Amino acid sequence: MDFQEAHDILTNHLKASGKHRATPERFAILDAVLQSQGHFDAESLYYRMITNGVKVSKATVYNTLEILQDCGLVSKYRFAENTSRYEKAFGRPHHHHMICLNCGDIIEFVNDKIERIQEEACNEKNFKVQSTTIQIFGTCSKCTKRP
Amino acid sequence: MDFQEAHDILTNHLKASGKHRATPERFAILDAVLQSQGHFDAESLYYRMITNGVKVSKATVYNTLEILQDCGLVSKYRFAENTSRYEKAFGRPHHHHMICLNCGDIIEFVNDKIERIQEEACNEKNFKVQSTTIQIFGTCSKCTKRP
DNA sequence: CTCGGTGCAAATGCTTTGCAATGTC
DNA sequence: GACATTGCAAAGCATTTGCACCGAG
Repeated sequence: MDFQEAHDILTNHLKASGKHRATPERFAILDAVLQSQGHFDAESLYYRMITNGVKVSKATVYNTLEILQDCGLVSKYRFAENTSRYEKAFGRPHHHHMICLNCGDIIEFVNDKIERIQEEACNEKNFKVQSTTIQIFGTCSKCTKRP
Repeated sequence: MDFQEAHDILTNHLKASGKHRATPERFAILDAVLQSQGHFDAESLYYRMITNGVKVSKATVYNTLEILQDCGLVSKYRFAENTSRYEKAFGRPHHHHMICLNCGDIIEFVNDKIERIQEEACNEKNFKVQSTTIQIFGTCSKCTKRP
């Protein structure tokens, strides 16, 4: 994980937008995201930062996650619950999710064939893709074994 | 659209559950859903019913939409916004959505190949599928033409 | 007659907002 | 300096809940 490269992406994005400023909070939040594993929500990222002695407000966390999403450093998902989940997208292949409705486990999977078919379908309809999400809800193998 | 058949599905589902009762409100909500076109949210379904002189509470609408989802008569989605969207699923093929980030238009599409590949991917991971959602975000052809 | 369901209204919890203070550019 | 950004705390808003009454089985 190359922090410097991620910082550069954010810096360029902020500059390119014309009226965004490079604040320490934004880079601190990016760092916290880069250190994260798997999926997290805004709240827990906030608490992790506070616990680590980084000063931020929740409002800034939400705001910055939005910006990080805009420049592709973070992906945002909404699974079953009422909370948005995020994950770092930097240095990771595009993937999708199987969500176990029993234990809440999230299994990631990559599939090039689907990717290609989606593209075809969009070309057919002259739809210009920006991002795609596939969510498969069901029961994971662990939960199928032990009821 | 066969109302009777849908009613039967609901009746059986309620009976099968063992402790759900067949109340007039539940069937009234099912009827309102069957009369709907495209996607709607709980609020607008509620207001449509009230306007038509059907007496229900919002709580019951939410509760019943959950039940209708359980028996496959309704599908629930969460697109970009903060509101859950529903659509009737009775007598409709399984399909997915392209969401235009510009005008909010939702384009439905069906693709058997994707369906099959998803199944394969799940078999590989011993994941028992219950439902799948594909969401493609981007710009529709209309919006691409006129900026 | 029993207990699940209904309808309010109030509560919940995630997310956004208003505003004064702050710090980039 | 100008004005975007921050940090609170308060507001918003979709959804859920608590509770007394109602009615299906």
